[in-house]
Amino acid sequence: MKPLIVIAGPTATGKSKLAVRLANEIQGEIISADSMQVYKGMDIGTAKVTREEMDGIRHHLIDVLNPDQACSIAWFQKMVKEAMADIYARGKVPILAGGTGFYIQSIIYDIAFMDHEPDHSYRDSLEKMAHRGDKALLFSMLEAVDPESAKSIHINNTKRVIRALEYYHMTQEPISIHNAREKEKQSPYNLCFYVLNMDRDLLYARINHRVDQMIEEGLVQEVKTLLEEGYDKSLVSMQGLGYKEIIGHLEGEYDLDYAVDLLKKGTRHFAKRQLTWFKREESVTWVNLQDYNLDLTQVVKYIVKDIEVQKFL
RNA sequence: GCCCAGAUAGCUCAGUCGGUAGAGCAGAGGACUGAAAAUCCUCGUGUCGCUGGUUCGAUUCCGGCUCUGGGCA
Repeated sequence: MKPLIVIAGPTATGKSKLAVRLANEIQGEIISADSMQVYKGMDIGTAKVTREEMDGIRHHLIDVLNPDQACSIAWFQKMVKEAMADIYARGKVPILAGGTGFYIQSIIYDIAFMDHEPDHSYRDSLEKMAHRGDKALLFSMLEAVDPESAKSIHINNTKRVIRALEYYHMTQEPISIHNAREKEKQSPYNLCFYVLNMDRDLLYARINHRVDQMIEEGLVQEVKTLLEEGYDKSLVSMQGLGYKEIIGHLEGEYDLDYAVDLLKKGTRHFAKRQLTWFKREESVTWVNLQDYNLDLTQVVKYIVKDIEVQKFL
C-alpha cells in the first residue's frame, strides 16, 4: 500500500506550518485539504500559507479556482488523486494537510462519487419548494423514496434532504444504500493520521487573536477587492468565514467591531465542529501541542519517530 | 443631598396577580458521503443584590441598606 500522511485538526492549531516542517524531514509534498484555500485571491481570510512559509515545499490544491468556480468534493477528490499519483511517481510522500474533515475522508477511504454533474433544474425546483416553506412536503417525498435516509436526516436539514432526493432522482437508488456501502470501505493507503489539538481555552484564545491579526493584515480590503472584481456574496466561496461577515459589514448591516465578533464566534463554532468530525475517525493519533510546549520542532520529531515506528517509509 | 428606574443563568433580559423561575446569546455535546469555513440536531438550578417585616409560605408585597444608570439641585 502507498503511504499517506494526514495532518488535520481544528483551525489555528498550526497545521500548515507543521506540514512544511514535516515535509522537509521526510521528502514530502503537501496537498491542502481545505475547502477555501483552493480559491485565488482569498489569502488573508483563509490564513493561506505564503510563498515564504512554503519554504520550497511543493503545495497542491491551493489557488486552483477562481472564487466563482464552486469547489465540490468530487472535483476535489479527483484533483487530489491526480496530485498523489504525480507525487508517488516522483518518489515522494504525500502529506494531506487541512481542516476539512469531509474532504480528508473522501481521500483516505476513496469514497466513490458518480461521474455526472448534478441535475440543476431538479435541484432548483426542490430549492424553490424549500423556499416556499414546504419542508414537510420535501421530507415526505424523501420518506416515500428513501425511508432509511428519512430516519437519519432531520426534517430541518433542507440541504441534506434535497441532496438525498437528488441522488435518488439521478440513480434510482437511495443514498442511504450508497452511504452504507461506502462506509464499509477500508483505506487503500498505508495511513498515518495525526490530529493536532490543544486545550479549548487556548484554542479559542488563538482563534480570537488570529482574527484580530487578519483585520490588521487587511482582510477588509481583501473582501472589498473581491467584491470590486465582481464576485457576489451568494457564491460558495463568499460563504466562507471571514468573507460573509465582512461583506455584511461592507453592506452596512453592522459596524466592523460587530463583524469581528461575529467572525470570532463563527470560527470558534467551526473549530468545535471540526473536532467533532475528527473524533469519530478511527485510527487517528491525537497530538496535544501543549504536551510539547507548542514547540513545532518537538512535535515534528515525535511524528517522524512515530512514522518510523509504524515502518511506514 | 433629593427624586425616578433598575439589581434574576457567564452576558442581555423576560417572568412569577405570593407556592423557589425561562428565552436569546455565550458555553457544552452530536450528526454529516457531490454547498462541508456549509447545513442541521440536543443540552438551561441560578444564595431571583443584602437585610428586616407581613404571610402557612416572599425572588414576587412593604421598610431599610448597598450598588448601577438617569434626572434635579
